[in-house]
Amino acid sequence: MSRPSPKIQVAIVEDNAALGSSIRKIVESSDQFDCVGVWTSGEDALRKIDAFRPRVVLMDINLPGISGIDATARIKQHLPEIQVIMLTVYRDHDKIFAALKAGASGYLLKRASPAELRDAISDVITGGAPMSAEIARRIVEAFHQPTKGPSSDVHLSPRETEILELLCEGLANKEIADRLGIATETVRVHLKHIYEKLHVRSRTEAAMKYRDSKDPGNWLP
Amino acid sequence: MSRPSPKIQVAIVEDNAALGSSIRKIVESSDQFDCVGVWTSGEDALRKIDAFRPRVVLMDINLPGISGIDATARIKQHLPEIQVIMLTVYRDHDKIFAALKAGASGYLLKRASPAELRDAISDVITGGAPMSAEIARRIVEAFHQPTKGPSSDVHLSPRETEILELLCEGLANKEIADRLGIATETVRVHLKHIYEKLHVRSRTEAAMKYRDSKDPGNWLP
DNA sequence: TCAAACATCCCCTTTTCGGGGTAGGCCGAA
DNA sequence: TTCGGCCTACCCCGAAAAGGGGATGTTTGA
Repeated sequence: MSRPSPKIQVAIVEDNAALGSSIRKIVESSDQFDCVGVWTSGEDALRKIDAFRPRVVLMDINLPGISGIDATARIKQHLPEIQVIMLTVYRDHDKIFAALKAGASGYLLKRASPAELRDAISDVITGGAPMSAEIARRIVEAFHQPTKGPSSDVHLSPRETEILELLCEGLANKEIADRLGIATETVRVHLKHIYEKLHVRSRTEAAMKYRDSKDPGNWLP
Repeated sequence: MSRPSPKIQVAIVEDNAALGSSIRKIVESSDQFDCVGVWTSGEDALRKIDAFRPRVVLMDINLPGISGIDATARIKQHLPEIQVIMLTVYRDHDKIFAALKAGASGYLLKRASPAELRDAISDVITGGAPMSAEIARRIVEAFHQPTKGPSSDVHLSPRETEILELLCEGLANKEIADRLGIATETVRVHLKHIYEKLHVRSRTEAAMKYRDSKDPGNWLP
C-alpha cells in the first residue's frame, strides 16, 4: 500500500475499566497500533467514533445499555470501512452469528493471548477474519450439511435443477422457456416431473422446498 | 488427551504427483505427523481410506473423475470423524461453500507455507478450522447483513403478512381463504396489494422475496 | 442390446391467477 | 369530520398454470 499512515488506529469498547486498560496496553505494546480511545459503552462509542475514526474497533459484547452487537450493527451501517473485532467470553452459537450478521469481521475469545490479539488486528486490516479456533470451527460447522436423510434422495436431472432455479427467480413458464430456448410445453413437462419428485402441487411450493433444501438456514436461532 | 498414539496419520489426495510428494515431504517434516498415503484421485481415496483410516485428509478440489468436494462428502458420510482440509487454488465463493457443505473443516489456499500447512493439521485435530485469511473473510462476509436500504420500507399490513406466510407454505388462494375463514376473492385482493408493495407479478416471486427479506433479518433492537 | 432416464414437443381440459373495477364498514389521524 | 389505510367481498376477463394423455428422439448403463 502507498498509505503513509504510520499507525493503525484502534478503539476499544469495554465497560470493565481494568480490562479495558489492560487491552489498551496490549494494543499499545505494538508500535504499529495506536489506541485512540477506550469507551465504556456502546452509546459512548457511537458518539465518539465519528470524531476518532479508528480503523479497527475491539468490541465487547456484554455492555451496559445497547449491546456490543447492536453497536456493531450501527457502526457498520454508518462507517462500513471500520473493522470490528468482537472480543468476548461468549462462545454460544447465537452470539457468534448475531455478531457476524451485525458486521463483525473477527471474533476472539477473551482468553486470547496478547500476541493473538495483536495478530488479529493486523489480520483484520489485511483482509483476514481473525477468529479463535473454536469459533472458526463453529462457523464452519454451520455450513455443514446435516447428513442428508431420506429426504434428499430426490434426484433432479440437470435440466430440472436448471428450471427449478429459474422458477425460484419468479419466472413464468414462458420466460423460462425463452431463457432456455425451448418450448413452454417442455418446461411444463419438466415441471410435472419436478412436482412429482418433490411431492408438491404448485410452483410456489416447489420453489420453497428447493430453497429450503439449498440453504437450511441453520445459522438462525 | 490420554491417547497414546504417537503420530497423527495424514493422507493426501492430489493428482499432481510432484505436488503430492512435495506436500508429503512437508507433512513428514514434522515428527507429529505420519503420511499414510498420497492418492491421486477421489476414487482411489475412497477405495483406500477405509483401510488406512487417516485422522486428517488433505484434499485437492480439482481431481480427475469425482471432484474433491464430492469425495469429501462421501468420506464424511461414512467416516465423519475424519477431518478434511481442502487444499486448493480456488478462492471463489461457490467452491468454498460447496467444500464446507460437503463437510470440510479447513480450507487452505495452495500458496500456504509449509508452516501454515503443518499448523493447519494440528489445528484441525484440536477442534479448530484452519483457513487462509482470505477464505476466513469470505466466510464471515457470507454472514454479513446486506445493509438494509430503502428496500425494507415496504410496510405490509398484518393481514398481508399473514397471507404471505401461508403463501410461502405453497397454499393456493382457496386454501389460504379456508385457513383464514375469508373469501378467496379477499385473498386475491390482499395478494394484489402485496404484489404492488413488493413490486412483483407472481406469487412465487412474492414468496421468494419475502423469504429472502425475513430470513436473515431479526437483529435490530 | 434393451430398458431406463432424459429431453424435447404437442394435444386436451379444468382450475387458478393476475389485473381491472366497485363498494361497504371500521378506525385513527389530521 | 373528512380523509386515508385497512379488511372485507364481489364482478369480469384473459392468461397462466396444472393435470392428463401421447409422441419422438438421445444417451447411458446394466
